[in-house]
Amino acid sequence: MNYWLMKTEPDTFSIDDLNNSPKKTAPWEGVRNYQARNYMRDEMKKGDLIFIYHSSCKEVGIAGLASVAKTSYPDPTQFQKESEYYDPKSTEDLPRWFMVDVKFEKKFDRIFSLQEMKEHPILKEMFVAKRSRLSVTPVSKKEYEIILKQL
DNA sequence: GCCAACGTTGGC
DNA sequence: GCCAACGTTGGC
Repeated sequence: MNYWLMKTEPDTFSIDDLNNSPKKTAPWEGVRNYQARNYMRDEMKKGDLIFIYHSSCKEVGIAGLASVAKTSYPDPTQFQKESEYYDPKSTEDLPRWFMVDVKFEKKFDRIFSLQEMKEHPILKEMFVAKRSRLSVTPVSKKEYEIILKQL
């Protein structure tokens, strides 16, 4: 099993929104970055655990845990002209963007902040701390366990 | 709202 | 296929 971290802006879609979704599950639509897409399309397996990270907000950091409910399939919003995620260069025959379905697992009692990550000797090496612009990043088992222990 | 970092585009 | 210009992300 693999571990991941996915970013979301809580004003748009928060860990609470995921919890309140039908069957506590939601499609992770709108990722338009190739590296992030590749992780979702090629490497995410059903049951993989995902840290849900809140960005561009008051309390930046990891807010909860989710899991992969459904492995990758084409993101339908790329074909919808009215969607902000519409991509005119993508076709149904050759979809460019893929996504997974994500299921709520738990909300943490507190936010594990980006600052805490940066101050930790091991966690400061995490993708999210260093490569701040990638919205889907792999997390090692060790990193996962360190974070859980501190919550 | 600023601005650094960095991913993408497109001309050559 | 290089790289400058441009656009977006995201912490602060």
